[in-house]
Amino acid sequence: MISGEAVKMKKNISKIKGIIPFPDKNRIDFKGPLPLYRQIKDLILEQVHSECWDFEEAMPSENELAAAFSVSVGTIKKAFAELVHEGVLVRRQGRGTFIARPSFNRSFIRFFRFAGGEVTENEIPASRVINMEITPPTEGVREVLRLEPGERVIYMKRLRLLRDIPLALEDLYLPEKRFAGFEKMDISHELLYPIYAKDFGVPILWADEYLEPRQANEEAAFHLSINVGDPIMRIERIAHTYRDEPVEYRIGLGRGDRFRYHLVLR
Amino acid sequence: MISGEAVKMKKNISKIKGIIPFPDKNRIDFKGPLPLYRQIKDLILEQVHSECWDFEEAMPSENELAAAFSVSVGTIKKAFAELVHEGVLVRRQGRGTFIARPSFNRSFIRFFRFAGGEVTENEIPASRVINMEITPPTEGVREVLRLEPGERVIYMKRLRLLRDIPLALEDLYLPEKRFAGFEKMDISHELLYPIYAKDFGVPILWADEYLEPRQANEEAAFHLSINVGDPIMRIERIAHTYRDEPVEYRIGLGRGDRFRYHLVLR
DNA sequence: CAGTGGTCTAGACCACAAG
DNA sequence: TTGTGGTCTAGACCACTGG
Repeated sequence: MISGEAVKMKKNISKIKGIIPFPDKNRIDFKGPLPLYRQIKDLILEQVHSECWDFEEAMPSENELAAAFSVSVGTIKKAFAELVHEGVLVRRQGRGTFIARPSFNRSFIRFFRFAGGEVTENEIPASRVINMEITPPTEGVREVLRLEPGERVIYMKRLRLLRDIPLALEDLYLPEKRFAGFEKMDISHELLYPIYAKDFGVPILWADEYLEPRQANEEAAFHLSINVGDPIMRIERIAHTYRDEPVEYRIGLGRGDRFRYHLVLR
Repeated sequence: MISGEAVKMKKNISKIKGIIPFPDKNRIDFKGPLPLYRQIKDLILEQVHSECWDFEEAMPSENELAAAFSVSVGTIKKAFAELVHEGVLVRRQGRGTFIARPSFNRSFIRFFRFAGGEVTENEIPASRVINMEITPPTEGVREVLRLEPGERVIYMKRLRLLRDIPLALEDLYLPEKRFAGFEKMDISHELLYPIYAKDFGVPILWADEYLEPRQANEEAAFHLSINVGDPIMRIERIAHTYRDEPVEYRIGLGRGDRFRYHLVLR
């Protein structure tokens, strides 16, 4: 499933093992206007986001941190509580406090519906790779991914299918720097975001998405088995990792007759 | 702007004024497995959602509630804190705790872009009402709005424009029961959700939205000044108020060349 | 069993708003 | 000045986990 090259890449990722080191106690300002729990929260957040921690990594306990910072346990509790609310940490009674598994549970598939109208969940869409190459980026891609001059991208064109029915045609751009070796992997039956996280240490934390109605051009019509001019949904996505850095750019063209995008506004 | 009829409706809305009454102290179970702060939170939530409170309504203070429930102030703080996180309450230092203004800041307009690509914010789109009538609902509308047999709906078809450019054609359905008098109002330069809240006591709290790419039919093409077959975005929205009750159903058809839907996935 | 987080108390002191 | 919420402390007791 993963080539030898890719496995080697995986080992090169520097993950800090064991317990997360204590933040620097001396950086706490007891007299300033910023509350203690806020300062402590920021210090922890800085540590968590500055490195590629393994998910499920253990934090020091409440008592340890309280002692280290010379504050009350309640103050640590409050800092932790906010980080839990923000999805950064997870607390488990009797066990400890851990770094939350970055979850991004928008599977591409949940936006599709089938003829009957039923939404298909839990089904893994298959991918048929049409093109995969390493290439200099176009100006637009360079800007979106904030690439240095000379940096190249891994470019993939693939068709996504469910039950052998083509659903969407996708162009995908990844910075070569972060994803070297990706082009040699077999991703035909895998979801990409778990691969980014597991094999390249790049969890996807959030994404911008732009939707526009369009009509199929010749290429899209051919691959999606529809007619030129049929309605399609153009989905542009910019996915981000730690520090809001963009790491993936995709442009999908979804079959209009099978596409239904559902969202909840709050 | 508002007809006499509509003003009369407004006065009929029963809003509880002054300070929110204390929840029933006797409903607290000090021995059960459910934490005290959780029980108190649920009681408050029940009160807030059961009636049409004015926004900005004052809650009893921490000390008063702590005394009323015979619990510590910290317990009340924790209950309040969670409700603040959920957007139900707002706390203001030195003043008190208040019911949060139900905010639903998705203005229709923010999803459009203009030729240059600039997004237009803060501009109020105009409406041109094409049809407005009170009618028995179709089966589909009846189901979506969960209407009793015999209940009628206010049906409106309108064109939405920005800078005199038609952007979207909209069908809108409201239950006559809640919105009696709406059909006599002039809504050509107003946003609807503030009207629902202010004049009918029905704040919109959240909405389901479904997007599909389509091609313009004759009617849409005519009103949107495009050609039959041009791409359009079909936007179906079901808007909800307290207790997740659906109170508005709209089906919009947006001009494809001016429509760009942006969302952030987390 | 020892150690973890979860709940709860009863205080203290502060910053802020309003009369 | 009074009352509000915001922060912080130093405890207590509990429920859960793991060895």
